[in-house]
Amino acid sequence: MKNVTLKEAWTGHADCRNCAIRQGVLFAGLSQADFETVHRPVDQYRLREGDLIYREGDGGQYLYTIRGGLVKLVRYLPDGTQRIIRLLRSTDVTGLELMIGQAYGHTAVVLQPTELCRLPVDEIKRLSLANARLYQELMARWQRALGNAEHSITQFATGAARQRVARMLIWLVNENPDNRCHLFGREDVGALLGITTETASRTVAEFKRLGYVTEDRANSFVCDIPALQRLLDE
Amino acid sequence: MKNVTLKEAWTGHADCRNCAIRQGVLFAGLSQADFETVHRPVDQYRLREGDLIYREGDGGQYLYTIRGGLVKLVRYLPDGTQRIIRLLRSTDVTGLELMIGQAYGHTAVVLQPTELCRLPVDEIKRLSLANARLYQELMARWQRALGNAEHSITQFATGAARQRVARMLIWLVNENPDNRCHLFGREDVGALLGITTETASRTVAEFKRLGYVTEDRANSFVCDIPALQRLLDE
DNA sequence: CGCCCTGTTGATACGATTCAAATATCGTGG
DNA sequence: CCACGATATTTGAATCGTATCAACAGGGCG
Repeated sequence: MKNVTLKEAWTGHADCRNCAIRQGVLFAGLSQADFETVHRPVDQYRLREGDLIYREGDGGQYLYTIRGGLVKLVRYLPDGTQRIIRLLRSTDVTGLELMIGQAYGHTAVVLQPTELCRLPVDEIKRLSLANARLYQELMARWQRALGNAEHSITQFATGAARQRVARMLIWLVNENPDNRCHLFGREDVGALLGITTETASRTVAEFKRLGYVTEDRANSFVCDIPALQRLLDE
Repeated sequence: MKNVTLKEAWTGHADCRNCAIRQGVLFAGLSQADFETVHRPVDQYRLREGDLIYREGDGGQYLYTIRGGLVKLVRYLPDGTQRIIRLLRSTDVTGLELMIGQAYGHTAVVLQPTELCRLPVDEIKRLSLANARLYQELMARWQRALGNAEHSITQFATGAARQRVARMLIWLVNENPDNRCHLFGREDVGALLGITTETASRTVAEFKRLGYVTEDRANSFVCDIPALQRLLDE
């Protein structure tokens, strides 16, 4: 988190007991009694596009659980360009590597307005040793992170550029009943899909011309999912 | 594991207390006393190239820890072609998804002669709840699997074909002092790197002509690591 | 011995990158 | 509020790399 914005981004101590998405988050398994033993607060933040959550190599003390929005985990290549390893969205947890004493393995940057909770890793460690349900939740998060990474391999790093863009749009729409999604900058599209910014731009533009997507506001798209799906069977 | 070969592949009940790679394996944290409570045996197997360990979607009861050799985790695409998600080698654990009640997420196939131990998942579950060290080891394995998946993204699915092949060879040599590695079939090379079989073949052949690698036996290569490394800075 | 499977090589077409330029968008200060 | 510069996006043209389709060589095995 940018230190300068930390204060403005802060939206309060989280009331985990009454968390609206509690059944989806890490603390799903914590009883009222367990909460009493949490000594350091869980803080909530609201972040804007471009905000930095943490930096690769930093030895932090916090895990983050995404309440809503979109975050990219990136790694920077020797030549300065970035590669997006995977994306995080609602109920994803990141920073798990701290649990085994490692530094953050990526740089985490906000792609779309995001709300998240910041969890002190030492409390999680302590609680997870005694609480079987939290332990289960942690393993499930790890497995989900793994699934997401594998999704990046099979869906975002495989096939022609057109197919990758189509898979990305389908993923972004994510069962949204109105088939709407918000897209991010073309450079990030390229870094996610392993293609150049120009190819990302060209492909999105082509989809617009073909009517596969309609842009109602800037970077707000309504997608013709069946049409995009058709691209994937070819 | 192919049922037909299960018997021949079996090489005995593992003596975990005296395991040669115990400090590297999952059971590193188990005390003598803990071992006494393991009711189902840990079996050891020696498998040949092409042997099937488990199949995606199967609801198995065993984790596997690789003692030596090389295993591919693959997922089959709608059109029948395969994509290699990641490779497993010594001390890697696979099948962790069983810990949270999921079926195997991939098909696991032996690429090079492999020795592995088969661990009953319910025993691991039970032990890990009481044994903090095993719990730590499990998290570390999960994190390593995640790191391997991310390695597949950044190293094997990024850049030109020549660079991908170079990164693969460097990975296969893996600090081997004599710079030797065994390669697998070109189709698998393609499936790992997201390129066609022909491009895989062409690129390896090109490396041979350029002297970046020398093939002393069939698919046994000695690699000029600095030369390959140089390809990556371009 | 001949067949099948794998690996290699060739020719061509297609797609993505690259380099370059024009256009659009955003934020800032006047 | 507008003008300006900085930044992001789009488009164009040429080049390069990879996929594709096809043919052939070699090795292992029945």
